[in-house]
Amino acid sequence: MTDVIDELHRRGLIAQSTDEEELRTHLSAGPVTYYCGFDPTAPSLHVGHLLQFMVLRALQRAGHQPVVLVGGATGLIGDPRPTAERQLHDRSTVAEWVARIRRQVAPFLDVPAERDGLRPPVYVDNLDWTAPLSAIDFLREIGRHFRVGRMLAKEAVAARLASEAGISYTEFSYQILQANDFLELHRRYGCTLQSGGSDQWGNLTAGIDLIRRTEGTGAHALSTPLVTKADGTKFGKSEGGAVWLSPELTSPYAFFQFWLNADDADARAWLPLFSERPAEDVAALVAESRERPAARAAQRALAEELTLLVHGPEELRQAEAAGRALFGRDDLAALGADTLGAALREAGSVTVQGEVPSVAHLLQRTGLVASLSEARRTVKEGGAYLNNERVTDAEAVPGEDAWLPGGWLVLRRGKRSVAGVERVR
RNA sequence: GGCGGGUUGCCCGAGUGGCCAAUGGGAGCGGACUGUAAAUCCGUCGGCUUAGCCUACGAAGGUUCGAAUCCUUCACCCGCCA
Repeated sequence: MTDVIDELHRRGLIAQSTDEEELRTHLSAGPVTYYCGFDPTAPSLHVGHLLQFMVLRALQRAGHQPVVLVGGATGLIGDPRPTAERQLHDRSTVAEWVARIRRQVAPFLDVPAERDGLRPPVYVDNLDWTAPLSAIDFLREIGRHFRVGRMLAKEAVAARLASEAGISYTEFSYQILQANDFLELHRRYGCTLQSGGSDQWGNLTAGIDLIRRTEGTGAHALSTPLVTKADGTKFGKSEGGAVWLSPELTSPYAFFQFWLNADDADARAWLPLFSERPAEDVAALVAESRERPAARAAQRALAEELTLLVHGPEELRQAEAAGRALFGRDDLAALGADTLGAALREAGSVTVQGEVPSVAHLLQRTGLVASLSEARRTVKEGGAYLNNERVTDAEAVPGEDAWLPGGWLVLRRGKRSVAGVERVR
């Protein structure tokens, strides 16, 4: 068995860790129970969270016991962001998000029980032990282990204190809750390792400190680096905003396209992080990308592997087929109605009934442009296409001969934004 | 509490009575080149029933034929003094 720490290093998944030799020894001494938490700050996790699953999965493959925490309690408080106070959400909203995220997380770690001796994850919600705490319990039992000086020194807090926004007592207390989670999991399951994003380091160490103070034993932490983009913009955003893991918020097609459209430099940098292929295969793909960038081998590998992991084999097949159909050199009319319809539904489509609207209206209806003015402008700029042919008149109404098999129109804006229009009677 | 400066489109930032839907830069979007990449160049960048109209320059009033620009009040921010 290769050392899991070696694998994590090779893949660039470790930004920081507690004493590495100790951690190595600890991990090789037998199955370790470890955890990572996800706060419900939205109805879905997004691509950024995938990195945490890479760490969770690597440790699970190495025979360790994963615990996945969904932060029903911490999600009600809000982890301090560097810039400003978080908007607090209703308890009912957070509860719903917890349920959604709990379901979303399942495929990443659920394994056929006995296969390869891998341990199925334990799922927990920190609301279970946090909600029953009274303010008195919280302050007497937990709060007394925290020194305000150390709390103030944490980067997340210090940054906010220095900012104009300041920090509320609510968010200031966040680290205590997360530290208590680690302690609780330590007591319940013997959990001795927590992983998280590098921005979580302060919270991870707060938990270790608390365990040492109350239990007199050590614990470990591992943080992942911030995923960056070569152009300096934020990882995980596409034209439409965040790239979500939920198929309702980001279609499998859009998810696949997100990876496929990555910069060459980014794709090569991200491949080791996100791919679970053997080291040699990853190296080969990176080399291939250098030699023949046009083939986009690295992008393709990422798109395939991650769409499969997040959405499953059937969605991957459809997302791939849709991309081939819409970006292929093939004549659109030659595609079968089924292929075309499936591709367009993946890409996003609208239906029309009765009188057919003008191209400008169709562009707007499909969401390819935000307004009619923008639609007209796009046509004027030569960036609008109907069935792969440039549109010159925004007010033109597609004629009878424009409708493809199955009653479809293919609208495109620029090179890569495609949407379908389906005629229904 | 006193005095002074500020608040402009997604962001930065010009504009001090008509030529202002508002200079310039960035981001975004489109085109060319290519590979559904990057860089570069060009174009575009409030909305609509688009030769026109509507809404906009912190908020509300006012002066004026006409206001982002002048006046009044209010809100917020930044300096200096107490």
